[in-house]
Amino acid sequence: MRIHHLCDMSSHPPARVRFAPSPTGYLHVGGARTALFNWLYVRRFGGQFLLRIEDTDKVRSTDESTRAIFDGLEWLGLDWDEPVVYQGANLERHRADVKQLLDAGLAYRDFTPQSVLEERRSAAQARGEIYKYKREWAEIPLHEEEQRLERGDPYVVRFRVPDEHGVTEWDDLVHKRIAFPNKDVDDFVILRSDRTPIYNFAVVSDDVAMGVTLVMRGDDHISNTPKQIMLYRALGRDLPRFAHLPMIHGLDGKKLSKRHGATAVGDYQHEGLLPQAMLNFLALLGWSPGGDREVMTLAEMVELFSPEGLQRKAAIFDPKKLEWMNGQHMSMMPLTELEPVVTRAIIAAGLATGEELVARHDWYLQLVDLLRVRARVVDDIVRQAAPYFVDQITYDPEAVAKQWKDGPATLEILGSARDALAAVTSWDATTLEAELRGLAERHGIGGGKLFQPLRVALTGLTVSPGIFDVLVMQGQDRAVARLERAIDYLNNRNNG
RNA sequence: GGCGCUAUCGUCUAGGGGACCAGGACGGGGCCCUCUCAAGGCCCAAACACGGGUUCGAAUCCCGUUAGCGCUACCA
Repeated sequence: MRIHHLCDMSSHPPARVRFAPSPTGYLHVGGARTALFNWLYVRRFGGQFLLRIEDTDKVRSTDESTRAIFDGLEWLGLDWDEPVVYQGANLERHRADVKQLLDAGLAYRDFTPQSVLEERRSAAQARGEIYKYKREWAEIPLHEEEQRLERGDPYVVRFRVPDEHGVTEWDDLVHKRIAFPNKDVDDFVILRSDRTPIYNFAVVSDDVAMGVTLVMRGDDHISNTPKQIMLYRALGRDLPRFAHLPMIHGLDGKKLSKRHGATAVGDYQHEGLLPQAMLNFLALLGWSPGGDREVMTLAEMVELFSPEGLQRKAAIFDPKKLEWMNGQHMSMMPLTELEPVVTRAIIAAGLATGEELVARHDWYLQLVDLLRVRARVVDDIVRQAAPYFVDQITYDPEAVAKQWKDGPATLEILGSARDALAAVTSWDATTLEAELRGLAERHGIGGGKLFQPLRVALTGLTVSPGIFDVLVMQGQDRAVARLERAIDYLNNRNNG
């Protein structure tokens, strides 16, 4: 038992991990989650979190995408510990590593033209057979190879898969043991005829060079892993540990893509989501701290993280829960942390300038505090905040139709309210409540019958914080002015 | 087709042979609170894919079946 315990402790040593996206689009939520788990591992157990941009596909890679990856990671707060590695800069080492295998006889040149390979493959498919590469070039006579080399015949380099009766296996941190019979893996290409390395080779060469000791990535790479393990061994290098994370799917169970809505981390950033909420939500897609724990700060996730909680099953991305999560974080985070995010949105919406907000800082913080509990995204706060900033509110037609239905009666009650409010000498919630409830009683109506029309007059809307809070936040002058205007509006309507 | 991975409420998940006629959360429905909307509280509906084993006992271990996904490229 005690030994068991010790094993558990030592099974999560510090590690060098990496996140290795290709810069061919934006930062995808799936990628962000992979980055998060790598980052969490290192912050929890020690080590370094590295970033490698796999830009070997020069056609599809763009600087803009690279920028988007940095921006997304920075927004989320997933910082990397060493300078970014660009795979494209390592071409010479990739070639040198291929050369090493060639010299050792662990790889060989294949002079079969690409077109011939393609023909064979499609012919096999047409016959309903499985195409399998035949090792026809594995043992060519030296003189023939030299001859062709001299002639400048194009060739690819293939890895000579060893021990065809053997099995390549590893203990995956999330799947336990996974094994592949060697006979099921073809002699795969490691260097193209244009002398650029194939993905599986570049990854191994780079991971070795970067000293990566734990490879944590999507489980779509499980089938690549035996190839990579063979490459490590052929190169005479120690194996890293592997952890294969489940995929993220859309609501329809299919792989997450653009048609499922926003899949870029940047989209959520611009929609007014909090990075903490995004991180929390993503963490729960494929990981659980055990028990019923759900809402967590990043620091708490670091504390709780363990590969044991990693899930094997693909998860479906549910935007509803993400929104809920964001609401939770908005309500629970320190007001001073939420404030800058809201301020940016308020300024962007043109409701106020930064100077104005600074000038009434306490008032402003109180307003944000009042609004955040009924918001799910930052924009909800902005929308609700308008009546406290603009001079002229607009009346929501539905609110008018519903709460100001009876013109004369509304006029009467709002008139009394205006008089009462104009006369109030102590503008605080307690006084206002006593005043308005008394007024309702004198008119022989329930509070709601007064508060609802009043709400429309003050905000133009049917929903708002409690009416006394609204009054306090607007101040006496503005509140009374709004009532005057509502009364004018109703008079005009009745006459017209 | 071959190989591999996976399989608990609609969704995210807890569960590690007896504490499970399966717990929490989102979403849905209802009630409470209440001046509205949220938030919050309480309640309801809702799952161990199927079939065989192993075992005194299986959501949990094993084997099949089915389904989904991945790899099977001179893509990454």
